[in-house]
Amino acid sequence: MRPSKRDELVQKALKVFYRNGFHATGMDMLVTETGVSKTSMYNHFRTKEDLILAVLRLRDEHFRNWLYRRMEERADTPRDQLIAMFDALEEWFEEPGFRGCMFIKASAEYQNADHAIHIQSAEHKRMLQVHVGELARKAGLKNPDALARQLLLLKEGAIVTAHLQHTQAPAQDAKAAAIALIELAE
Amino acid sequence: MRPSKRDELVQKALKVFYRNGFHATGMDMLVTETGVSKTSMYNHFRTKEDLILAVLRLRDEHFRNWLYRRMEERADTPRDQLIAMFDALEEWFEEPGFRGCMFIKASAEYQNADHAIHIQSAEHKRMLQVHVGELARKAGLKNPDALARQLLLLKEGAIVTAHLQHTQAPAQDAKAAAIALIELAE
DNA sequence: GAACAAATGTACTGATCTGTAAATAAAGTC
DNA sequence: GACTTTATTTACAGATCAGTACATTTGTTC
Repeated sequence: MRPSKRDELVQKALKVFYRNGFHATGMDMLVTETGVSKTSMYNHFRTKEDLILAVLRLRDEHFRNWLYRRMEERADTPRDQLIAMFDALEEWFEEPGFRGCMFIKASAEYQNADHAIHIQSAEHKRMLQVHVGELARKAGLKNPDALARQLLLLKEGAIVTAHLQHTQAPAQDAKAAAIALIELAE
Repeated sequence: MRPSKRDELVQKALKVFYRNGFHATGMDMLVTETGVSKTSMYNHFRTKEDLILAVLRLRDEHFRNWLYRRMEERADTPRDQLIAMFDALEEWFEEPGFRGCMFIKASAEYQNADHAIHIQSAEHKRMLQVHVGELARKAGLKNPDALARQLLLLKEGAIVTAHLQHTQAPAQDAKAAAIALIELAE
């Protein structure tokens, strides 16, 4: 398997879109920022939208892999892994290039419910819900799916707030709330 | 006081920006959708950015007035008003034109920390925090400011999730979590 | 080295972007 | 009725938008 120009393009495009937004990033900017020629881009992706969808697929893979791995590295039991999710979030918020959640931003720019980009963003959140729900079930907590939804509300709220106010503090606020909710479900 | 074309323009522009996004909405679209001539627009607002800032000011005024009023109408005590916030949110989510939080979307499209649009969006959230913190204090709850931050994380998470998944369910998930957190702080 | 695929540079299309110019039409105020 | 303000229409400037055409170069495989 070659790492291929295509993958390279998607990786670099991800960075530009994440930093600069979707509508605000033109194909010409991608040409200069990625070093990939425009003809090559349109050879790999029929439209800008197709490229964005590929970028979101990569982001989904990277982000979920990273989050799940950090949760496992930080804690042994499912219960503690749920709590560790918020410490992982804090790590993310502290990164210099942190700019919020790419899927929230994608759905903010492509609002229509039946738009492919919107649908794919929702799918990312759905997979998180499944995983966190599984953990809550393994931890033997009451109403695991409802608890997972609540923990993810805290997560989304923390991401949005950390981005808006440029502070990692929401991670610990969310963690404290999460601990309280988990203890009530034991 | 004249209601003036200017106010009319801002009101109508709000609807178009909210429905369609900021970058995706061109000044020409605003001309056709608002019926206000382009020359008039640029007579009232030097740039598109100035118009957006005026739109956000109006949105901030409308939204906070509406939310605070609904919380007071739905409950008598500060404690119950905090809980009623999530019922008010559910009302909002059920509206046909619901498209998420305008300030989250604005900060998603104008990401730079020192951008006027980003700053103004953050200010909206800060004022909500002050108000909710005051309510928690009046309710005699422990750590009122920390509790307010947690309740607002639930609120932001619920808004984002309701928009992404096209369901009002997150309002009740958030409400249940909020009740638990409030009871722990009594 | 021939053959083929992949990537390139350059130049272009037609549409749309923000913002402006100029001349005109309503409107109320003195 | 003259004057000022506000809004209008129409046309435009210059940049940028997504996407394409075409001829050329690079790299791999046989």
